[in-house]
Amino acid sequence: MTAQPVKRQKLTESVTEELLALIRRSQLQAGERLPGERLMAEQMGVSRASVRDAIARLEVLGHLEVRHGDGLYVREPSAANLTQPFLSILSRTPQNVLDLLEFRLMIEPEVAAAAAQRGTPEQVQQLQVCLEQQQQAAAQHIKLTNEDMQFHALIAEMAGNAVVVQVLATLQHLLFQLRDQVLIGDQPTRTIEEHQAIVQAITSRSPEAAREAMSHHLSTVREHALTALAHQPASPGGTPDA
Amino acid sequence: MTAQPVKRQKLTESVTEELLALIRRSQLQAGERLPGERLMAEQMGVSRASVRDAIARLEVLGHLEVRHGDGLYVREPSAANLTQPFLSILSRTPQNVLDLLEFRLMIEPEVAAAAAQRGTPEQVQQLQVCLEQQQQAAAQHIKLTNEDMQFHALIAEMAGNAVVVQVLATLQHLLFQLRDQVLIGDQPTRTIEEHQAIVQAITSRSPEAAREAMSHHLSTVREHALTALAHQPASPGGTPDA
DNA sequence: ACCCCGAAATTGGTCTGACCACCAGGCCAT
DNA sequence: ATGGCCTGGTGGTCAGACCAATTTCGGGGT
Repeated sequence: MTAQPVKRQKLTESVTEELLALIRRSQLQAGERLPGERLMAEQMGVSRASVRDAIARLEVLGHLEVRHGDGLYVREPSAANLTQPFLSILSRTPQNVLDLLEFRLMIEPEVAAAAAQRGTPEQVQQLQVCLEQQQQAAAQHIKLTNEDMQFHALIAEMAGNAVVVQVLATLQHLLFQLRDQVLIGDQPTRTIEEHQAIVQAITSRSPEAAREAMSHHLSTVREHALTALAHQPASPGGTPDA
Repeated sequence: MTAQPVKRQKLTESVTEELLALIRRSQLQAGERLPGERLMAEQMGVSRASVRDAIARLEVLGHLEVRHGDGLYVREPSAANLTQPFLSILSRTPQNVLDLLEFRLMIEPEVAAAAAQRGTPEQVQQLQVCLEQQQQAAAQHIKLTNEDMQFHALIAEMAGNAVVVQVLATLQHLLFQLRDQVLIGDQPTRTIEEHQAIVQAITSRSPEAAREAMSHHLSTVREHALTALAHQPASPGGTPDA
């Protein structure tokens, strides 16, 4: 016979759960302030150290924001909290950037197709506005990194799938952090042309065209990164082999 | 003039970085033990509380494992550390399970296609072994959850893309956690048939057939979940509306 | 009346030292 | 050889004090 191991509950865990429950129970929205550490410790009948431990963990998970001298504030965990852990996991692979781009090449065409089918008229208009902003930025020779991120995020939202939105947001942040290492240069004209094709396909509600346009776009991005990496194969933090 | 606000580094942060640096510097592999809290506190010239704070954060991030009464052990962060944060992010959406399945429906066919192209002969054989284990488990009327997870994880590995592996592993864990809420029943016979078709397509190195087989498989899974949810639309933890 | 500055209050951050809970390994009795 | 017990070392919790950052608010100058 096999006995079940008894689950041990550390005090810190209890406090963590109680803290989360407190947030939900109090209907606390993001940005609102929590009672101070000392008060909560007294109310829960535990020491301040235990409360601080729980707070630290919840801060890492993105549920809380701690402001020295001010107080504790509720936060909504977002994809930003996933990028650092994810980066740690992938850190031992020098291949990350290319894998990242290939992953996007796998998923985003499908996402674009879904967006063409499900996007609301308002979202389509937003997409067009975003495209115009890109054109303006390019005219002023401004790097359109932010606009580019917003563009893809918008399409993800149009697909109407929460998992798609969060996963792509995480990867987007990741790519943003890694962009310094690989110096993915801008190709403003080309990028905007391809974006334009995507917008057109989505506007005309053609899933196939959207899939094709997105696939083509990410292929060129990937090609561009490939040649860029070939010229500068430095891998800071990785294994520096000759 | 605009002065740069000095980047205030809390002691805890410094200790966290120092701790990570210590792990890397010492070439510590997963499973090895770190010096005790008191010793490290003394060596770094800080109090035990600060060290403990840093340890707690690194534990959340999956870099450390703390064993009460034993010591600190190094861990390699894995996808398992991402599932809880991800769950928090998606927790406010009762739609999660279906979105999750749809996401897999979007990405895994492409992954299967890549696996058919890149998988090594050894991996193909492992896949066949895994399939046999499923058949044996089904013959004994054992739930083949683990085998199913391993099956998809194997295919993800065959695609040779680290991002694919980690993202799918995270979602797999997530689905596993949510399965209690939705009671995704087994359809052992049907599942195995579809798995068999996938294996056959990959074995014959046909990306198109693999894509199609995987797409078909996940479609039926999704259909099954849809009908299951229709019969039991309870959403524990969500908004309990009548 | 308005603005600026500094003291006071509040809150998180760190330190100290003590004690409790737990685990591994050795020792002893069986 | 087995099982129980003791012990040293480890993490977990506690209490109280003090440091550091921020906000608040009142007093003084304009």
